[in-house]
Amino acid sequence: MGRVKLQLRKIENRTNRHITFAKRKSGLVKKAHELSTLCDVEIAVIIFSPAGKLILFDAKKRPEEIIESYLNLSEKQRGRYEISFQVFNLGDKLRNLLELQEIENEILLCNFESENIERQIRDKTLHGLLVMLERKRNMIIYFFHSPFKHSFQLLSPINID
Amino acid sequence: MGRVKLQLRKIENRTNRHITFAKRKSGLVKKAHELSTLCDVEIAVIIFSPAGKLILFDAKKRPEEIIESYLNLSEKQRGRYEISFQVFNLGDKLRNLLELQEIENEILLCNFESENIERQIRDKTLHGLLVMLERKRNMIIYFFHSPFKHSFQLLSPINID
DNA sequence: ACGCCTATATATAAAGA
DNA sequence: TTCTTTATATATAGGCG
Repeated sequence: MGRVKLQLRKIENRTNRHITFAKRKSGLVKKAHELSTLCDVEIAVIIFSPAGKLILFDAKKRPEEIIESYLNLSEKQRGRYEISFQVFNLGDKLRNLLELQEIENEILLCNFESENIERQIRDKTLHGLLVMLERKRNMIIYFFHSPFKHSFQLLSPINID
Repeated sequence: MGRVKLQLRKIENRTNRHITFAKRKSGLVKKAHELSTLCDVEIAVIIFSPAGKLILFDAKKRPEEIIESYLNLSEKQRGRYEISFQVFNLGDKLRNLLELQEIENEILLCNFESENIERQIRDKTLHGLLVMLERKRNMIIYFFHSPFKHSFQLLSPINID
């Protein structure tokens, strides 16, 4: 859908791959939102970043330790906060069932107040957010460092143990 | 993206809504597959059908009873078997973690041998498949009747209780 | 990295079979 | 229903700042 027809295989050039990722991720999310609205259907799109995979399985640290070291970074080192978990059009009952209300609120906060996100993180601390989400969902939620944008991503839900 | 620009709201005409659902669902799935391949990223797209929502929250029956009544239908009444849970490009380790291997195999079987699906259902019975998947994933997986195509959909993962 | 531009590829709404 | 077809809308690759 551009100047050139792409072959359907991994884009080897790192820069181009990340540019394409950003563009197509937003395109996919938009499409999901449209389908959700037009057809009154509930959709979740979950994107697991390469970073998440790496850290989850190769890191010697436990998630808590990863979060701890994230909190020890300076604000500048932390980069922008990014949430990669998107939920569209979840009905009240299903939302309650999944106990996602609180998370959705956090996502909305992040989306609409992204300028203040660093302050939010200071106020609550990532750890506090994590604990809250964990309690609400009875699920373990991890934050991972992303190679894209040098930012953190929230990958969920991964139900471990 | 058609002859006419659609407004972003629920399509009220039932037939048109279902046609659009079928088209856009396949489009979304294709996009997710492309993004997954091009950028080497793991993606899950989970579509909760309206039928699933209805039966989950409004039915007096327990899921087992719903499955039981499904099994009591004649083969013609059952219609074609459909799985709406799609996973793209899950790495081996992540796949093992989520214990999705068995499910993926089932999905592949269903996709590539859809002509034989009725026989497969006879051989294993939906109940047997359900139990197997439940054991493998430590998750509860439900089958729901879909208003679309008068077929059944596998909605997962919904982690209940 | 991020946004804007433009040419091109792709998706799809409506209609026809 | 379930295909095609076709006109049009949309997505996006590559460039530039």
